[in-house]
Amino acid sequence: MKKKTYTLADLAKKLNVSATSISFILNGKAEEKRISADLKEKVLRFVEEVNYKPNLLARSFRTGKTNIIGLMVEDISNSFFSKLARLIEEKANQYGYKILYGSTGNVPDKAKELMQMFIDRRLDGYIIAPTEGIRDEIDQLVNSHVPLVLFDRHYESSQHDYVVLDNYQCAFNAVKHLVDNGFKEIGFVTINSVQQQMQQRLAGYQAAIEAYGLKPYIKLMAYNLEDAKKCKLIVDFLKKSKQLDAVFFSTNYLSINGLRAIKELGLAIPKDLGVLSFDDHVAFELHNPTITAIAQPIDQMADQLIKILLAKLSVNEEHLHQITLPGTLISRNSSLKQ
Amino acid sequence: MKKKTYTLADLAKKLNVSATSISFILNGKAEEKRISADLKEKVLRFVEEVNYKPNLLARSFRTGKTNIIGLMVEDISNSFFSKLARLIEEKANQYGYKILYGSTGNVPDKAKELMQMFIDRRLDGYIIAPTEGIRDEIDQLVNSHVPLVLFDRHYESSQHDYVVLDNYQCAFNAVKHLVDNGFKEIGFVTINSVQQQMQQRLAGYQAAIEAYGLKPYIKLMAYNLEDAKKCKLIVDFLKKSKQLDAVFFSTNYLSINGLRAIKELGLAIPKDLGVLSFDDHVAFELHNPTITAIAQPIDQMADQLIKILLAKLSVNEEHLHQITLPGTLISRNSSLKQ
DNA sequence: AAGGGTTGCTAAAACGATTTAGCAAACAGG
DNA sequence: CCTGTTTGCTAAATCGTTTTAGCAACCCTT
Repeated sequence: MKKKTYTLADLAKKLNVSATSISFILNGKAEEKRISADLKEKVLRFVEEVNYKPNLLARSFRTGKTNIIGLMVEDISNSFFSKLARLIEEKANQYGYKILYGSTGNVPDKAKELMQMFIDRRLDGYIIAPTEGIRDEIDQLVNSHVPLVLFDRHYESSQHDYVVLDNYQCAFNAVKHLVDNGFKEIGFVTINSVQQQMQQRLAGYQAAIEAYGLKPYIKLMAYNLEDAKKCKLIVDFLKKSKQLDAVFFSTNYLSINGLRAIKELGLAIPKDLGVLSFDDHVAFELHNPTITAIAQPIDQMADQLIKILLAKLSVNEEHLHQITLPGTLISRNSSLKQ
Repeated sequence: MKKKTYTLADLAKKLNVSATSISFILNGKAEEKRISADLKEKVLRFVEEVNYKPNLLARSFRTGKTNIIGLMVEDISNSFFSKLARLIEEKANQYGYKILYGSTGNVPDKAKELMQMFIDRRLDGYIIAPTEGIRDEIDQLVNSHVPLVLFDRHYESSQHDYVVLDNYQCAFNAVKHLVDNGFKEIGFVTINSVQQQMQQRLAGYQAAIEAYGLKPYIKLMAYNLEDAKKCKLIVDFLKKSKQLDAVFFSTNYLSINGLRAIKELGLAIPKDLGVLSFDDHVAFELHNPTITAIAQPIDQMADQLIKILLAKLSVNEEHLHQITLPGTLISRNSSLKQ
């Protein structure tokens, strides 16, 4: 039952053929390198027979190509990222690429460490949701012409490829939607972060509040708090701001904790409080009442990301792709006054 | 700005020291190999100065160690798997391992392909939720003494390490819980699968139904249907089985579609129909009423998986670990008759 | 029959680390 | 002073591919 693992040299000896020829044949360069059809067939048959599999470590070492794409997300257990991961994985697989992933948890040191690992391993390309503090590593990659696409957020005024949501417009529209439905005192619960997407969401909220002559109510909190703590902070915020007639949460995990908080306070949605979530979640559709949300076009994002990356991987395209996709406001009951 | 990437040979030349010595020093074998403290310091300083990073491809090729663990799940976008993935990733990182992942979508060919890829890449270890039809590949790994732990399901009567849930007992307890709460006509909606965990859940349901002298109502459906189709099938099933006073769903995604179906039919939970889900989900806690579920001990699973794998990776332990963990029934309102 | 082109193949170098085997100098013991 | 051991280091082999450079044989063409 002990199966021998053949090397090219083994095959060469057995077949009385040079390793070179076998390599050419296996890499589809038979005609190009003028290997006779006879030899080609002989080699292929034997390779099939002994089930020879080239050592990919050796191949990667020699060619410098790993056929691995590094995927750095904020948190693979967040449904937004895991759904995107699934789609990216699928498409990458179709082109022979595998995915090495890592979650940053929005911790710059962790992100830095991950980036360095990726770089050390000389992966073929990268799809990255950057945190603060890793701009140097990103630039290092860009400068060394390694295919790289950022997503979810990017660095302003930089020459990186990216695919992001139009966070500003989405947030603006969310507030508009609430206003159109009769809400006037609209709070915003968000993460205290300098990341571009969060800044844009905040800016969109603020712009809309100003445009409609409303008063802003903003609750910032740290990202790395436990759910229970986030829930507690939202409870406090809602208690302190009795005048609010609607809340807009800037991410799905904030909305989820917000719903917990609202339940705890015994508030009726949307009678006592309208609710709108940035980022959709299966729980929002099942909730009673259903929760209005801004859905990100995850499919399109995955499509664009992989398309851009593959273009850079195959033809080493240098053209800059900076794509901003529109979101979709899915109007459900939580934002419709009765 | 063009940064040279150094090789060991470059360093050796610059420092007038052999590559051997540098290698020894960088791998912490300075004393063992009797390198003088002077030389060690000189080398370390220079390495630091030019920020030398060894080429991990070369190292992996030479040592045969990749420091990568292959993680094969059913679907990374399912919260059970993505949460587990996050925990595994975290612990693996602590020990210097990275994760290469793949989703099978329960498609044997896809699983086979993934396994082959993993094997070809000579990863250091594997954590795998196997599908049907890849027993040969699994055995191939086991026979070649590559560290491997299965999870979520395993092959009966086999010499593999695994960490699974006590699916049978959990399913039995779920039915018992419903019976204890006054339900008598309990349906079971599950996936038509020969996979061990699904068989056990079904067996647990059947055993309990028999133990309590009840009538079984079983709805089987294919895994690879769209959500809408699954929902439709559940609607049909519920329509056809008016006598049911409770339904037990065998996975979280079935429960979610079940809740959609129940909403569509306008049934009140638990008055018209009690509901219990195998596998918890954040949506169940937020749902109104809250949905009773069997929670898998994801933390413990991740702990055990990585503990077993690391033991095999470091000391090449041969002892067989076959762990069955208990689940927790989280009693919520959907299973309490009013 | 000489020169040039094509055909069919291969030897050897290369990738960049780790590891084995061993050399020269210094030291110690009698 | 000679022998044997320890100290401190290194040359060269090695991992298994891919790729470069080129050789020998054959076929034309004139």
